Amino acid sequence: MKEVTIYDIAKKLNISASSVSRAISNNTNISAATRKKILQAADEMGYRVNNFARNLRKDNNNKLIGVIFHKLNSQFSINALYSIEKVVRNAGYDIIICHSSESHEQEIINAGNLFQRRVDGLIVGLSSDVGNINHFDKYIENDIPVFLFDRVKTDFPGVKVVLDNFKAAYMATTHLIERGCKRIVHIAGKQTSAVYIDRLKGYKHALAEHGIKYSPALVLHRGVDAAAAPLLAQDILEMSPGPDGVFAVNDLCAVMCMKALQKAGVKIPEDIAFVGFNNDVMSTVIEPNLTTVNYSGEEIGEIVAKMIIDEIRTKNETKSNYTITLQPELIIRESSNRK
Amino acid sequence: MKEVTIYDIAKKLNISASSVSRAISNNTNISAATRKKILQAADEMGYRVNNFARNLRKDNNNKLIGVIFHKLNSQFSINALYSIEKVVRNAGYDIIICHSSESHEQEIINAGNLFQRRVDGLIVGLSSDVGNINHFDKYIENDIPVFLFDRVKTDFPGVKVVLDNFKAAYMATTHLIERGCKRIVHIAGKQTSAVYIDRLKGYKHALAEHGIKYSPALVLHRGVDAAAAPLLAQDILEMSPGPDGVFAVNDLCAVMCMKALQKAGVKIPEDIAFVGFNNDVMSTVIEPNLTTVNYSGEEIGEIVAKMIIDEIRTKNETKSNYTITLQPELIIRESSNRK
DNA sequence: CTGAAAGCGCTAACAA
DNA sequence: TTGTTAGCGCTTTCAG
Repeated sequence: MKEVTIYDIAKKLNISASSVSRAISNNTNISAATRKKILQAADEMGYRVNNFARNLRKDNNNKLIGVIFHKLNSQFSINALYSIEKVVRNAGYDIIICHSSESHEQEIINAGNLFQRRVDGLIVGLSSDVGNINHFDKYIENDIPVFLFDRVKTDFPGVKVVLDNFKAAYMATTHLIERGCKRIVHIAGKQTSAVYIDRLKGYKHALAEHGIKYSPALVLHRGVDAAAAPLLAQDILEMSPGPDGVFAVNDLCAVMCMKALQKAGVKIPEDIAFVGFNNDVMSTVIEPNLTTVNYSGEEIGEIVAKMIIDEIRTKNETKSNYTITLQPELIIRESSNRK
Repeated sequence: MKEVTIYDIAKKLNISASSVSRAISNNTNISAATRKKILQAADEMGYRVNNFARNLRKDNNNKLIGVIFHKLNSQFSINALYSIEKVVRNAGYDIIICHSSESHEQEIINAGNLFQRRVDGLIVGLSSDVGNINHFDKYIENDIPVFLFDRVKTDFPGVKVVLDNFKAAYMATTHLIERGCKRIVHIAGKQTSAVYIDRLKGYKHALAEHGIKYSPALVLHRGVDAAAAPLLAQDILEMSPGPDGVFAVNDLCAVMCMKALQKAGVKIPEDIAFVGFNNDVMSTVIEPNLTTVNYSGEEIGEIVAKMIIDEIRTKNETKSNYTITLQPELIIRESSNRK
């Protein structure tokens, strides 16, 4: 089917294409009468603006935000995406999303791809926050803002939005200590990610501050997904003396691990108290309900989206370079209710 | 910063722009030597193709799939989106997603927006499957495939991918009957959606086929989210005689309702057996584990994405118009283990 | 308030 | 194999 152009409309109405253009793009230099006539004809003829032509003429008007995230199938990511979509759409932008599957290679491909697409801005949750990130250099050279969130690289020269993971882990561990725990297991994440590194640091710091000696044997590196849970539970059961508290880096593995331990006869929180991370829905499904750090994705998604829209709109000469640090909040539930 | 164009490269290398174009777009009519020279210069000069110009010249090459979905923050939608993204990206397309928030108005706006974006295809989970859907007419007129999934309108002239909801509900209800349930509550969804209408029908059909009289009082219309759970539990507790089975249209409300009932002293499955829908992760977190219909989103997302990519690639003259119906599968767990 | 004309960056027919 | 040329649909000066 042949597309209708402004020339078709112009010809039909016996006016110039420029007038049609003015009417279509809400330009002021046109009388209300002709505008109305044009708009009506455009509608009747099934006209749609050709954004390719429009963008070819005047650039930087793509109204498109790219999102690259390391994970797509988790409660956290969907909440973040949900917020980002909402904010960005309200501002009149669309989002185009890419999944990097925790792969640095894929992230580089995605970054190149979205650059070709000429996104006006890029929101990224890094696949890994060690390793170089010069695949964003071309964005910076072209004054396209790149904002990192959740997983960031601290030396990245741009805006970063993060949770204070150190403090969150510190609070979680301190909470367990205050509830009388002395031998606290930490279910750790991959130490290639600052997020997990900071959580381990916060855990250690809380121990040190309360005069508890740090023991590497209590830090478990089996992974943090559902599949790792039975192994983690096994590790915990085999410890002697057994631990009296567990701080896990996410709710999913905390919950699955709790279930495995309960099946083996462990009482929670009496024998072992648990604290998770994220405030996933399932933390309120498990019995006892899981004490956790509130970090569900919605807030951070909303903030990073708002900030980047603001950056795009104000187009200031000087590149923004700052970090927004969200304060963690511990949600205390039954799983740590002892003493 | 000024963009580098093929003319800049041509000038620098003292060749014509068409040669540069040929090299960039992998055209065969060019010698290996010049191609190499051009590609190298392009790289050095920081050239990136201008897709606006390219698409203006030769249309239908946007390599973009639009996705409109009524809900974004649920396990099902994450999984569907995850699969769609994976398939579509493998095929070399990007996806641009829009959330219609269960609003028909928003869906119309999104459809118009993505049409402007000139997506090559549109995947839609309808906000509501009653009401008209002529906001897709312009796609059809322009030969842009629109594929519906999950929530579809049966008279839509195009490809539809659905679960056999009638059969799924029939299986779930029959299972409860076979486990000895006689007074089975159905937690129903909004009857503006064929998905929920069919599930209610399947429920009724199973009752009828097993000689159980249908009672409208056993069908609850309080909503199907976590907030509705306490009300649903209250309704169930106030029934006299009380029910011995519950079939809910999703796992979330089933699980939350189970918890409310357990808190009130109801034993599951001894007093009341439960069957949910979706096979959400939380169905394996709740105790007892929830029997449910496996409909997690991954499979349906993968199918609809594969089909639309295939349709786009083959560009057949005749518009495809068929329905793919997924066979439901009941996952039997402890929550219905009685008799 | 309206029209004429140039040009955004690219591709593809045609010519050499 | 390479170059010349026209034009995709639009916006935007500049004239009137």
